[in-house]
Amino acid sequence: MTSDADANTGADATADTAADKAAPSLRARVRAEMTAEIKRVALDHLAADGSALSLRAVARDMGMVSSALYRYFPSRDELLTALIIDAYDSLGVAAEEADAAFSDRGEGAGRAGRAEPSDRADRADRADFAGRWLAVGHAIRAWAVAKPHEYALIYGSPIPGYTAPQNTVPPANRPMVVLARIVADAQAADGLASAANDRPSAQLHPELTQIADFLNTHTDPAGTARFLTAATHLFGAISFEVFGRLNNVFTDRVGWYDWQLRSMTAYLGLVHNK
Amino acid sequence: MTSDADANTGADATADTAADKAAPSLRARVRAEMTAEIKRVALDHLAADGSALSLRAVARDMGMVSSALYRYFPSRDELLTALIIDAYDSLGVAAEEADAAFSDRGEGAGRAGRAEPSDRADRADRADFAGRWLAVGHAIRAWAVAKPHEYALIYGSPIPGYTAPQNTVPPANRPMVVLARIVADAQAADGLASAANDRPSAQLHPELTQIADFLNTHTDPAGTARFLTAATHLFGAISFEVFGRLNNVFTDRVGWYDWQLRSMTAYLGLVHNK
DNA sequence: TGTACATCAGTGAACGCGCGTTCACTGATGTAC
DNA sequence: TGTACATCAGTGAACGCGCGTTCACTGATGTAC
Repeated sequence: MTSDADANTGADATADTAADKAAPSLRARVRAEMTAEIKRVALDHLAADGSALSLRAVARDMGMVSSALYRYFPSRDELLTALIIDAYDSLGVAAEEADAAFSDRGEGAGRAGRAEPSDRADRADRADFAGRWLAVGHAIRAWAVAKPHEYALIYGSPIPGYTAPQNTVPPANRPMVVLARIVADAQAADGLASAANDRPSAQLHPELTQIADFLNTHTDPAGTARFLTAATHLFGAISFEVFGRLNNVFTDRVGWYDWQLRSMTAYLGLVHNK
Repeated sequence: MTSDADANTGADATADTAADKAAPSLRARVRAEMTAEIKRVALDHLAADGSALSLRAVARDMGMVSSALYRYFPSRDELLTALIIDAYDSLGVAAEEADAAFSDRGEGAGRAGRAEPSDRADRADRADFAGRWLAVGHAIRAWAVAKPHEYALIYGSPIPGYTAPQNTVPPANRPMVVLARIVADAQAADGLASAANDRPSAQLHPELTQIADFLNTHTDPAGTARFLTAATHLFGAISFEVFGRLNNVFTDRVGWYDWQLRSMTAYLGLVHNK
């Protein structure tokens, strides 16, 4: 439907003829740069003017006429969607990198064949489940605090008159997948030792299992329920901070958030295991 | 500064002369009704058009000219503030009523002198701390689900170009005070039995104590920290649901929320005690 | 290597709509003597 | 009980600004033969 990807697709088809200039044509590269620039300027506007996104304002800032933007995005809502997807991806990467900083030894031959011993001796163990939850939690918060308007875009109140299309769903899951993985690994390793005695009702089981499948973990329903509760708290805590509910309440925001995360890892039954 | 309250104040002064028609003059009563009607129509618009509040749209719906609204609210932002305060108060009342359904026996001579035995035999005991948390939690959620746009107004992303004035703070605390009271009562009664062993750092103590004072409880820092964490989760869970993050995930929203609440009362160390 | 044609980015004007706020005004309601 | 004056609600026009989207157009870049 949209013609955005056509240039790239076409470029791929002619890639073998142009050896020097790599795959994409000049036009395609300029187009990609322009598209990125539009998104960048749009984000600047979100940050500056509050959260109303205006095509005309973006065009003005780029020294173009507003109608020119329609060469890149078929409508304002499509631009919004692009920003939302980028935000989810950016947050997802931050979360994934924080978790990836924990090395692989102790796990089975997981990733590719590159099983050579870690080059950084101080790399934390992947079996330090509580440490991983803390690291990922802090990474998510740091991202949100650094980009509060992008955070509001994806975790704030729905935008009037806009409904996110289905293709926002996979990126939206990335941060959740990272958190879910930690709990799943913990359960696989030691069964989530101090599991609470509150088991979800049988009625909730099918959907909890479905969620675990969807996030590509194999945590049991009770573990999934506790994981979702802890994740709900995590984003709730960040929303409280980013949306201003901690103003004049806590000065040491990181310290307070850190305490909450630690408290919730205890709730989850995650243990340190170095 | 604002002239809104003047009519009422003036009416009070002449209250003793008019016996039949009570205190407020006709004009004052009509004015109060109009003010209420404007707020009602404004809320309808929030619910219908998404969350952009427009004075002109409100005026249109009331069959008035837009400038007429300036007789009632000096600006759009003041109307917004009024809506926000009303929303907090409405939610506060819902929370307070849910907690008040638990009778007083077992407590010291708390409320006024009306200590006659409860007329409803099935009234739950105030010492059922877990039950109270559940009841208040469900009341808050029910309010939010019934009025999602009002919920978004007070717990959603900040409104671009608007900053809430200080007089929104006391109403904003009403729901928190109700929740805090439960934990404080529990701690006074049995010291929060299954308290976690994670104590907040000394650095957080002053602010935690300050919060407890502000909410008029005397919970210790560890109890306050756990209470705030549970409250953060509670509003996080409601936000997830109201902002659409549970779509295509859970069908039994009440059941899922209920499980989370129960799980968090265990985290809090609240016990049933009938 | 050069010409002819297709693709595409960006322009500028316009459509049709929205908004908050100010201002001088008309009439009705309330108040003081 | 009646008159004179003050208060207040609501009007209608206007100011000055914003917005998303469409459309016919000009030129430049790319492509095929």
